[in-house]
Formats: sequence, C-alpha cells, structure tokens
Amino acid sequence: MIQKTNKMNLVEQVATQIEQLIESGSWEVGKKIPPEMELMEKFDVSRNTLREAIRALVHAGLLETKQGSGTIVRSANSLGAALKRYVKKTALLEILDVRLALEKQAAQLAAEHRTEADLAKLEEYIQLSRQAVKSKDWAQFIELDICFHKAVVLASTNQLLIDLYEPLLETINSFVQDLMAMNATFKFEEELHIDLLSAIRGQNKEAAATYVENYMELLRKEIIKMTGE
Amino acid sequence: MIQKTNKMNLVEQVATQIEQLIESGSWEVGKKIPPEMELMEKFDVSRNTLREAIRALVHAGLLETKQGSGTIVRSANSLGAALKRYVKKTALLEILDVRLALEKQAAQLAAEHRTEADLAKLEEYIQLSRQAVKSKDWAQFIELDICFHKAVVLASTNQLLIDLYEPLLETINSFVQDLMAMNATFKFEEELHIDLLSAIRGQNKEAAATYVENYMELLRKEIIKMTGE
DNA sequence: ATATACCAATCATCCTACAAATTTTAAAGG
DNA sequence: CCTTTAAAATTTGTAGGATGATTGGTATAT
Repeated sequence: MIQKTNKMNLVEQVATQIEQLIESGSWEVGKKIPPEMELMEKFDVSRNTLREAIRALVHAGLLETKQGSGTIVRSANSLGAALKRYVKKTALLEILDVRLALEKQAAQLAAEHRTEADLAKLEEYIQLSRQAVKSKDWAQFIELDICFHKAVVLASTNQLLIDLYEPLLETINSFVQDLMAMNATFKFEEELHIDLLSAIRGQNKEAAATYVENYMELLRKEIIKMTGE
Repeated sequence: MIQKTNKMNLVEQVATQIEQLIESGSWEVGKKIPPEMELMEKFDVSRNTLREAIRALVHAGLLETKQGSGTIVRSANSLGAALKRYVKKTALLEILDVRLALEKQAAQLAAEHRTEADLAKLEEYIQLSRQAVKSKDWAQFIELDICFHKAVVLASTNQLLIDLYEPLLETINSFVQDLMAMNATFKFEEELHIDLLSAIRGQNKEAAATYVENYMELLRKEIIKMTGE
C-alpha cells in the first residue's frame, strides 16, 4: 500500500490528524479544542501551518472558531456540512425529489432490517405525536414528526444514507416550518406514519415505499401551494 | 428577520469570493489561478489570510496547489469532492443502495422530463455500445456504460441529484472496474439499457424504476460474488 | 451585591524571511 | 540550428514574530 502521507504537505497531515481526533470522539462535539499554542507544540508545526489546517476544517464545518474564546468542535462528519452549504442554493422541490429517493430506499431497507427496538421507537413517536395533537402542542408535534422520519432512515442501517438524509430533512424543515403554521395537512400525516410503521413491521417493502411516496407527494403539493408554484 | 452576522472574518470573505469566481466560470476548471502575490493585492489582504482562504478551498476539493508551479482549479462544486472523500471509507454495498435510490428517482424524473435530445443521446450510447461489443473493445464498452447511466441522471434535470450521483458512480466503477474483467454480466446489461430507454421514451415511470432496480440487483450480485460476500 | 475597570487568554491579521519545488531563461556544446 | 545543461526567476511551503480585537474572568470601587 502506498503511503500518501509522505507526499502530503504538513497542513494536510495536521488536518487529517485533527479529523481523526474528531471522528474517533477524542475531541467531543461541542467542546473546546486546545488553543493554538498548545497544538503547535503537539503537532510540532508553526502557527501558520496549524492555522491553515484548522481553517480548512472550519470551512468544512467540523470546527468553529471564536476570537477571544477558542475553537470548538461543531460536527463529527463533514459531509453533512458540505451538503447543507450546497443545498442552500438549491430549489426546495429539487431537494424534495432527492429526499424522496433516499427516504423511499431507507423505508425499504428498514422493512428488511428493522429490529424490535426500531419498531418500538417508531411506535413511541407515534404515541407521543398523538398526545401532542391532543394538547395542541404543534411545535412538539413537528419535532416528533422529524424524529419519526429520522428513525425510519436510521433503521435502514446504511450510514451513507443517514448522513445524506439528515441535512436534507433539516433544510426542508427549516424552509417549511415557518410557513406551515398548522393547516390541516398534518392530520393526514399521522395516518401515513401509522401505515408506514405497519409496512415496516410486516416487512412489506413495496408498501413502505408507497407510503413514503404518498407522504412526499402531499408535502410537495403543500410546498407548491405555499410558495405559489 | 435576524441578519446572519455579515461580520464574516476576512478569510471566509476571500474564500467566498474565490468560490464565486470558480462557480461563475471566471476561473476555469483545470486552469491556473493568479499567484499569491497578485491575489494579495487584488483582495487587499495579507499572505496568511489569503493562504488560509486558499487552503480551505484546497481541502474542500475546489483547488489544488503545487509547490513551485501554482494553483489550479480542480472542480467547480465542492459537494462531489466531499462525497468522494466520504465514500472512500464506506462499504461498497452501502454505496450501491444509495446509488440505486438516486438512479431510480432519476430514471423516473427522466421519464417525465426527457427531451428529444435526451433520447437521442441515450440511443447513441446504446448504438456505440453495440459497436464496442462487436469489436470487443471492452474498455470502450465500460466507458459507454458509464456515459449511459450519467445521461439518464442528467435527463432528470435535478442538479442536486446529478451532483450526488456522479461521485457514487465513479467510486463504484473504480472499485469494480479492475475486477470485472469481462464476464458475461455485461451481455444482460445491454438489454436492460434498451428496456430502460424504451420506458423513458414511453414516459413510463414505473417501468423505468423497475429496470434500474433490475440492473442494480444484477450488479449487487456480481459484487457479492467477487468480493466473497 | 452590582457595576466598572482591568487583565489574561485566545483567535485574527499582518509582516518578514527562508526553504523547496517547478518553470523559465540563458548558456554551452555539438 | 538543435539539444543539453546550468543558472535564475517564479511560486508555493513553512517558520517565527508582532500587534490588534474579542472574549471571559478577576479585582476593585461604590
């Protein structure tokens, strides 16, 4: 195996090591990393080199620097950050098509691989969802809706799928959240969730895919209605 | 609405401007960008600041620096580069599931939106493919196979879908290429391509999705066979 | 106890200098 | 004139130091 590290410049070497520290969890998300001075000694590089490495990871969304305070770990995987940045410039309906593609596949895989724990979690979200409706706590309802969809994708056990899906879901949600101040649409959604859970429980891939399609079609219509085509 | 702190630091400001220069095509892919000294003056920042901005974009995969030579534009969108880096650490079958999800959706969208130009291009690849088979030019055959799949996704007219799909296709292909030294599988593939084209021409979304599924299932079996489960 | 002023830590930016790799230019030799 | 070789110029890589700006905590005064 060819060792690429020898050819890598110092900055990339340091950046790679820092990435590993983050991915391995040695540097926990949300916490501060050591200050520049310390890292200069630890990696035995100059300030410039270290700063270029850190800047690269800041730009990638893994770190966040705050003058006077320090540098914190912002995220453990850079793909999500890159995707989020990208989709900011993308039309909502384009994102929705990709989300549909991913969630449909996820639902099918979930139907195959689902464990009892997965089913329990999905059921729990539906139950809590009902309570939220009863108490008219719409913010909570939306939160649980997101959790349900994420849980379906998590049950697929495909990490690439998961890492691609979550940024899209969050982007779409942040777009829609403000606008969708509780119209009747969500009533249907609950039923669809129940149907989807049944399909996943019964390991019925086709039905699972169909329900995701139905849900996404409903959402698409709402978005078109609200954004005025 | 809260203004998202226009107080970007200098490095990010420069990086953003450079990104725009690349995306707009002012700095063409493959060509050199001005040397540091020139850019320092152009952006009116110090060398450190400029270098941090450039380094961020190098890490993101947009630029590539070569000591003594200069800096060239490597790619016009960073998402592909981030995805490629990510999937290097991902199992082939996981990637395949995501590729299936994306290509299936793309085929359906292509069936909806396809233009005559799209159809002509797809047909052309199939024709050339036949010639390649006749002359037993397998390298050419594989190349055309890739072109066909890309063309299907391009016909979807969904840029996010396109930008996500291509890195996955290339990754899978580079994995498989060496191993798949021409066994009988590709014979079937040609038929599937013809069927898929027919479905897209006839705007039959379900059939298009089915043919993509069939193809991917075939590929999955080959991969499992070759990698020994 | 609260508010203010001060101080220390930390990142942001700038500057200069030299090293290493590449490209360009110039010279030398046939 | 052409090729080869050597020197010079160009360009990025790395190092180290200096100053400014922001934050967080501490001590002081009221």
